[in-house]
Amino acid sequence: MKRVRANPGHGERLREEILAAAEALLVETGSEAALTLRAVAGRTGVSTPSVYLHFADKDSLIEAVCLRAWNELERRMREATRDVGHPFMALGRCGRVYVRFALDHPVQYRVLMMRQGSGSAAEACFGYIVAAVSACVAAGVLHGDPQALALGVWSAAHGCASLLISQPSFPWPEDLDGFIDDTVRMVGFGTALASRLPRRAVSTEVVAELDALAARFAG
Amino acid sequence: MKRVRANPGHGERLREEILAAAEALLVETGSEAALTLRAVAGRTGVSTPSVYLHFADKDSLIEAVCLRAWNELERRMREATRDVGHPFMALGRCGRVYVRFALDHPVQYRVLMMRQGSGSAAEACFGYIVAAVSACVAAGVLHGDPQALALGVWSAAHGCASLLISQPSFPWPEDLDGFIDDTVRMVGFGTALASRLPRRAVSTEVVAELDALAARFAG
DNA sequence: TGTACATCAGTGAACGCGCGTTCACTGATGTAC
DNA sequence: TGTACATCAGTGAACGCGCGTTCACTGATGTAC
Repeated sequence: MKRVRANPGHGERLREEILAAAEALLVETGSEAALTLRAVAGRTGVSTPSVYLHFADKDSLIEAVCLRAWNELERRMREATRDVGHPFMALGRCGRVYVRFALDHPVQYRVLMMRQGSGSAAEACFGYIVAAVSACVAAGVLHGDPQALALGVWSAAHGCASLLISQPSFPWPEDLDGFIDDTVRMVGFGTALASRLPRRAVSTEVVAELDALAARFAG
Repeated sequence: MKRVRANPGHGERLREEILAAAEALLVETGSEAALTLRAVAGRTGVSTPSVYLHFADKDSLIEAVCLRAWNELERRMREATRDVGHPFMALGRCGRVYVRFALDHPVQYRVLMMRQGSGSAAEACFGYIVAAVSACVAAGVLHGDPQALALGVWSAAHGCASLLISQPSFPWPEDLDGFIDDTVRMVGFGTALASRLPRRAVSTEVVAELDALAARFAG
């Protein structure tokens, strides 16, 4: 198959086409195993070695493809936290956006977050959470080291996302957004409460106090 | 390389040797990519086709190898929940044991839990959590559908484990067990509190009540 | 304005690799008569 | 007790595959003189 050759200076166009084709392959098959250089080149309508004109090797291509989605995460995060009055609400929105983003880009999330030492993508995710947690600490709604608190929050959000992605056959609630909501609230409340208590506080005694507190929100 | 042939009726011995060799390869390299039939056979001191005498194909071998570790999870879970007075304490122990188990068997956990539809291993994990959560619901310390609650708890525990496994280069606290402890407490408190509150309870109002509660555990 | 040359964006064929898997075979042990 | 045969636990060589990657080449466009 012959392709109309781009004029000198416009070779970058092919780079975008390759990325788009690779992304489409990833999304359609749902598996990174389908991402072979031959398949990508074939879909782009170009010979296989042409991929090397724009990407050093296969790994570079895969990384570039998956990182594409992260632009959207950044955009969604900014949008979710803008114009939210209370930082604790903003943190909750961050959590929801995070899990939703992962579910909307399952393959990319899997490749960049569920394999060994991915690097920049994970750092970006963590950065957003740390920022949201820091604002809560600054506002006095959470107490302690923001980075440590963020690791806990991030763990829970990541767990929700990655379990949903890798175990789709589980008895997840029909109302997925409701479940995500519940999980986010659970993590928020838990972090808020745990960050106020000394480690030696006995769990059962703490729980015993919760009924009285909850009564004020009942009815 | 020639191997002393087992006497008829003792062919099962090779099966165990193959499993042990495959497990060792997995643990030493930390990667399932190293698990080729040639490598396993070579390490066992046997020809490659001999593996087919005991395993239908490569996938069966990998699954069998990784499932081996799950016996230990069951043992640890039973041990952790035995002789624990309060079911809420038992749930906390389950969480700690779960994450510890994952960290002690990172490759097996990755293979069986962080890939597409694994099946029995995930079901076993979930089963333990559901049992522990159910006991808490029965004791009145948690409220709601045990299965739904368990999904949230499991998400958080899995997230903690899988992030630690796949992002080892992150700024995890030096005191890993302390961090796991904190996360487990956070999830426990969060679930206990969230399960008592109606969904429409405003987060910020709830958090505002926590300071008074925490004051009773301070000093 | 014509011509020689450099550059750029690709192509086509092939290499070498390691893998999972298959197949016909071997040779010691156990068993039937 | 001897012998023919079945069975069991393996072996060795090879097949075929698809992959990532390399290499020498092409041919249109732009540029220098």
